[in-house]
Amino acid sequence: MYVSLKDVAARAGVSFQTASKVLNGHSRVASPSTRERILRAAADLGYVPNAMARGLVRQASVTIGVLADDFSDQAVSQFVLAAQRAAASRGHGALISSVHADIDAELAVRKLLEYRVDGILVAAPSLEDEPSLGAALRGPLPVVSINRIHGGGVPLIGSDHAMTGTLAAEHLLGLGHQRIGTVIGPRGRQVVQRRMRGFREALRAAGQPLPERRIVEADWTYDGGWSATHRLLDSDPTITAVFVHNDVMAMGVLKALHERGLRLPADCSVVGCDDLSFAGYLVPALTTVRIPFEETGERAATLLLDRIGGKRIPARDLLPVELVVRESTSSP
Amino acid sequence: MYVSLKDVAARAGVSFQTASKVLNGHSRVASPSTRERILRAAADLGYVPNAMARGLVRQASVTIGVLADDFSDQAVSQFVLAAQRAAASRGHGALISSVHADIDAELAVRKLLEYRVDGILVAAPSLEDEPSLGAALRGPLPVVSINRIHGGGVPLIGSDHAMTGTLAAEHLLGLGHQRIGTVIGPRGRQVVQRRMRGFREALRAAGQPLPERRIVEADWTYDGGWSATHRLLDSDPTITAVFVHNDVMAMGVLKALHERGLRLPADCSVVGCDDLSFAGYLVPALTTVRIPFEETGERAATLLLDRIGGKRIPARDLLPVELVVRESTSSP
DNA sequence: CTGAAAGCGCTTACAG
DNA sequence: CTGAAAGCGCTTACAG
Repeated sequence: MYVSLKDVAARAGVSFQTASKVLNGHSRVASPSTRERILRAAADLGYVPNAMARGLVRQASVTIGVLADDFSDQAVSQFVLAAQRAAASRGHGALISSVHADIDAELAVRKLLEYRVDGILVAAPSLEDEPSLGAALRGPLPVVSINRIHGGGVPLIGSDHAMTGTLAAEHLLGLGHQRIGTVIGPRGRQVVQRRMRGFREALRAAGQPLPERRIVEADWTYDGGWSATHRLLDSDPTITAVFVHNDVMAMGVLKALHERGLRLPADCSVVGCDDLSFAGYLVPALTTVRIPFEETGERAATLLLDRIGGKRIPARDLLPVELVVRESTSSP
Repeated sequence: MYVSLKDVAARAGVSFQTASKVLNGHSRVASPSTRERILRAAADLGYVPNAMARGLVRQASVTIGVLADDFSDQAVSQFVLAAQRAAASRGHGALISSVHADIDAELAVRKLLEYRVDGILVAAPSLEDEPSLGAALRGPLPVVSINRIHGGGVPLIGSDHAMTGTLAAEHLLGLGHQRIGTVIGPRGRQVVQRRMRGFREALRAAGQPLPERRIVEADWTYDGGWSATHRLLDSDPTITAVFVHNDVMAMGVLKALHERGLRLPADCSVVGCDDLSFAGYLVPALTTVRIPFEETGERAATLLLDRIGGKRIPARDLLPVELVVRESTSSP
C-alpha cells in the first residue's frame, strides 16, 4: 500500500541502501546524477518513510509521550498543546496518554513504553502523591514533569508558586487591606502549600500574620469556591479582600460575595490565580496572577528534548508568574 | 536497554517464537508448564513488547492520528481528549499533530503517515476550505472529520447546526420576542451557514423573516462579539434579543449590552452556542445551545476505529444539540 | 507442542 | 561512488 524504499530504488535503478543514504541527506555520497534520479523517483512515487522501521533500527522513536490527567482542564490543555508544538518543531511526534479514574497510571506509562517513546512529559498534578506513578516512571527513560512526582528524581518544570502568593499579598497590602482571607486548594497539594507560604510570609512581613480563621479550603471548582466563601465570611465577616487559588474558584467567590450584598471591589477585593481566558471578561474583570501554562509546556518539552539529546538539565526550573491587575481589586 | 523477547525466551528455555505466541495469548499452543515459565520470565524481567517491531510486521501501528487546528480552544480540547480516551479504551494510541500558522496541513498529515497511523481524526474547522488538506487526506487511509473537508469524501461527525439555529429561534419566539438580532461567525463557514438556515427558517415560519440589518458578522472572539453588538444596535436599536454563534462572543455581547445601559435579560435576551464550562457562571448565567463536544469526540473515534476494523460507517452522523435555559433570556 | 525460516522496512558499518 | 550484509524486535505460516 505504501511505497517502500525498494520501490524508489528500483525506479531510480540503484540499490535501496543507496536510496536510503541519499534520502537521508548524507551528502558526500552518490553522484549528482544518481542523487537526482533517486530524489525524483521518491517524489514521483510519493514516498513516505516508515517511522516504525526507522525507529526500530535507530533505537529511537523520535516521539515523546505526554501523560496528562485531565486535559479538558484549560490549564492542562494549554500545556499539552504548547508541549506538542515544541516537540513538533524539533521533529518529534507526541503520543498522548491520559490517566483518569478508569485507567491507572502504570498502564498509561506502559503504553508509552511499548511505543518506545524517547522520553515522557508528565502533567498530572492530581497524581503527585501516587506511588505507582513514581515507580512506573523510575528508570533510565528521560522524564520531565510539571508537578511533583512521588519518590522524587524527576526534573520539575513549573511556575514559582511561592511568588504567586507573595505577589497577591503584596498587591492587596499595597492597596491598604488589613484583613485578608484566602480560599485555597486542597491542603495536601504542593502548589497549595507553596502559595500559602509566600502569601503568609508577605503578610507576616507586613506585620499582620494570617489567622487560621481566614483560611478556607476548597476543591478547585466553582461550587467549591462559592461555598468556601460563605464559610470564610461566616468565620470572619470583617474581611476586605480574598486571595483565591485559581480562577474557576474565584468565579464562585465573586458570586458568593455578590449574594452577600457586597459591592465589588469596593467592599471586597478578589485576586485569583491562572489568568484563564475568561478572567478578563468576568464582572468585575478579575485581577489574577498569571501562570504561564504555555511557556511551561514549551519549556518542559524543550528541556525533555535536551535531556533526550544527552544534555544535562536542571532538577528544577521555575518560571516567573505575573500579577495582572484588573477591576476586582481596589482600596478597601 | 529494554528486555527483548529473546531475553524472555532464554530465561524460560524456549525459542523466542514460542515465547511470542504465548505472550500474545494464543491459547492452544504450548503446554501449561512452558506457558507458565514464559509468563513468569516475562514478568520477572519486566518485558514490555516493542510496538514498532510489532507494527512493522503486522502492518498496523495500532495508533490513530489526531489532526487539530487549535486545541487551546476549549471545544477542540474537549473533543481531542474524548477521542483519545475512546481510542485508548480500544487499545489504540493517539498521536497528535497540530496545524497552525507555522505548520502547513500537508506537513502535519505527512508526519502522521510516517508513523503509519491506522487512521486520522480531523478537528480543524479553520481549514475546511483548504484544498491542500483535502488533497493530503485523499487516499486509502480511513479518515473521519468533525468539520467539512475540501473536496469531500470524508465522513463527517458533528452536531446538528441547523437544529441549533432552530432551537435558539423557537426559544426566543416562544418568549414573545418580535425583533431578534444575531451575531454570527464568519459567513464562509459551514457551521455558520447551517445555523443561519435553521434560525432563519424558524423565524420565517413564525411570520417574522430576518432582515439583513439584524445580522452582524464577527470572528468568534470576545472583542468581535463586543463590537458586533454595538454595530447591531446602531443598525437596529429596537432589538430585544440576540442569538450569538458561540459563548465566547456571547460574553462580549453581554458586556456591550451592559455598556449600552440595557438591563439583562429584561431589556435584551441573549442565547449563545457551545455551553462552555463558564457559561453558567456569567452574569447573567448564559442561556445557550449545548454542543456535545465530548460525545462528538468519542463518537468520531469510535467510528474511525470501526472503519479501520473494516466496517462501513455513515458518511454523515449528526449528534443532537440541546437548549440549556439559564438567566440571560426572558420575555421582552 | 515446539522450533526454524522468512520477512516487515529500514540504517549502518563494511567492502569493493 | 555504490552495493551487499547484518540486524533492529517482532509475527506468522510452515515443518517436524
